[in-house]
Amino acid sequence: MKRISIKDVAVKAGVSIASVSYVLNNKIDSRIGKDTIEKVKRAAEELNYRPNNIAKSLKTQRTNIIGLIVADIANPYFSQIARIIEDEANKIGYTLLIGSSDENPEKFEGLINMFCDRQADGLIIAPVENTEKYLHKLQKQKMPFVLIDRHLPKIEADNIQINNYEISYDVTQYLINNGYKNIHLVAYQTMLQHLLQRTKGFTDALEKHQLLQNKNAVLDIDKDNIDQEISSGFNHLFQKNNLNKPDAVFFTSNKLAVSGIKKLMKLGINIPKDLAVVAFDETEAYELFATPITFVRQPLTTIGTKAVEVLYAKISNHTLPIQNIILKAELHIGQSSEPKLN
Amino acid sequence: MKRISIKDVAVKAGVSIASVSYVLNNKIDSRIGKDTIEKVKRAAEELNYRPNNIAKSLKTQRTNIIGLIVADIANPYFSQIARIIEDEANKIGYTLLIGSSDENPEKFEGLINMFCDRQADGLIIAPVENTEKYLHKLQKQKMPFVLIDRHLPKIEADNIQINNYEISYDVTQYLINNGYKNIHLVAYQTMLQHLLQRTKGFTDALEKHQLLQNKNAVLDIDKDNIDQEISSGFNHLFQKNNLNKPDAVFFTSNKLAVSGIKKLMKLGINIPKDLAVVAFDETEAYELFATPITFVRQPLTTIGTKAVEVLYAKISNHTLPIQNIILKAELHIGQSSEPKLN
DNA sequence: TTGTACGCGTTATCAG
DNA sequence: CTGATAACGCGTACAA
Repeated sequence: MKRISIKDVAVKAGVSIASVSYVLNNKIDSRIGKDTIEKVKRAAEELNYRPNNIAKSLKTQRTNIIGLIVADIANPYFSQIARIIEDEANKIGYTLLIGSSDENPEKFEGLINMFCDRQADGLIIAPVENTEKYLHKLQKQKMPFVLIDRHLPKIEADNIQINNYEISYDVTQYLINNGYKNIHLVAYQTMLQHLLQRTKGFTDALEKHQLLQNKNAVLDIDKDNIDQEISSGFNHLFQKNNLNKPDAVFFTSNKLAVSGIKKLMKLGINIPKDLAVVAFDETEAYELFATPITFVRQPLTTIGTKAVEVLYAKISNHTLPIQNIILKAELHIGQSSEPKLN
Repeated sequence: MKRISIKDVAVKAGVSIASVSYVLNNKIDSRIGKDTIEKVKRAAEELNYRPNNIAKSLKTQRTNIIGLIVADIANPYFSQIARIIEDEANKIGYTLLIGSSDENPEKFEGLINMFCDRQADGLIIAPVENTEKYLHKLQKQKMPFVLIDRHLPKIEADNIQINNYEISYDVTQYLINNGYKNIHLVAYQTMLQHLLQRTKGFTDALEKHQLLQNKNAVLDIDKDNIDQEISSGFNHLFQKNNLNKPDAVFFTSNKLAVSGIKKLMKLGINIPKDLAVVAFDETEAYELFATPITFVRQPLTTIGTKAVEVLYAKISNHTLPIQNIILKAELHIGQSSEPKLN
């Protein structure tokens, strides 16, 4: 019941190990006779031979493994992307290894090391803050990788992103066009570029219309304390004696949106009558909310397929120039942001 | 810039390859001198040596890889479990490889083969219908595995499940106690045992109270057509001239529940005034619904930790007896199933 | 402590 | 032109 090795096949077929290897890898540039090919194929078939990937990897220095680092595979945004990447990777004969960083640089480093130790052929990475040095290390050891979702300004690498600034600007513009004048943003307290761009797009749009009355239009939330901070932030914003309550809120992520909408429900705020709501990213949670939520939809499928495509190209040819792909997100309009009455 | 091998360390330390191997694996049963140990450790440190897992695996026949097969990693139920298993596996030095079967036997077989080819040390599997032969094959080649979420009746193997029958019986009993008399079940059209048990628990509870008026109390939905079938089923159940409309619905999965609740919203049915609702499995979607949903919560963390624990034990000792662990799910009571008025 | 066979394919080189 | 031989990738663990 032990594994069948190439040697067993060679013996059974009555040929050399090398011939078996050539036949089974289709490296038969008219070098091997037809009868040999037949014998080898039959023997392999009968013995139900499966090549030992480990031995093959040891020799070829390729594992056909792609590593994926996300913040958290339990987050629907990442699990959906993971699923797409899994399928794409399988299509081209690769296996996907997934790791969750929890936005924690130490865990991130651990994952990088793990993938290097396992000798992944390439990595798809949603990078964490303050991890530039680990990415530089990857570059030094010529490990191909492509960044998704985000990028780090000091890193020159292939990456797939969306037009964070523009879509955020457009969303804000859209709310303004719909008559909203006191729009607030709920964002993460972070230095991650893609999130800062969402904030910038928002404030730039407000400024253009001279609607940036106070710098408190942006609520920065600690990612480790979402529920509490949103709760207290909203308590403050929507307290009775606040004469200048927001008339619209824009959440920059699905987690923020879910937490925020829950709080709004508790506060008994009617959407969109009392308050318009727009969210970033899709989640099935929006579908059960009484008012269909307007949200920014990222092209997840394209992100996943492009990531694999670019990575695969880089694996095949390390000298390829860096690609910086920016995909367009689209605004899916629901009723939570209908034109303001009065 | 090439990889540092054990040989490089040996040369730098001025000792043999064997010594390096012993030192770095802490197999120093007073066999190696202190100075040698020091020299080796310093050399390894300075060269930043990382052992080659592939070479190690080739020799030891162990990969420290655990494979996980789920129906779909994009489904929150599985992505949450995957996350827990990932963390548990990492704790004991294992890496997790994830594959999605889409409930498709061919894909399932492909994943099994892939994991075998990659020589995973063990597998955690949510098995698909009609895949008994592949599992038997695993047993024949002595690949350790543990089944989760479901089990196949003809397979004798370690498995972790929940008390599907009892919890389903209890939920139904609970609805009856709350005054509901025309309770319907929305289930999958399937032969999967764990789902059949949910249905059986439901019908048994109804029968006990002589409430199983018609065999139409169970709506069997094709998993590939959820939205359409629920939609037409509900259209039929809730049509105006139906004099015997349901007063309660129990969904046996989160996907069914989300789809069903969306349809109920469209139909303008008030929950729980017109209809009580209970769902299986947790999802953040329930939280944005106007009425907090009563649902069955599975002990995901325990499922994940137990799965890894049992698998690890089996990997360490193949002769261990089979474990059949049944965990208790609990009913999380919201307002969607409040005692019936009148 | 160390030399070395071994795990199992791949591929350059050599022989027929 | 066809097929075999053997070095190699890199650790592990037994024999010496």
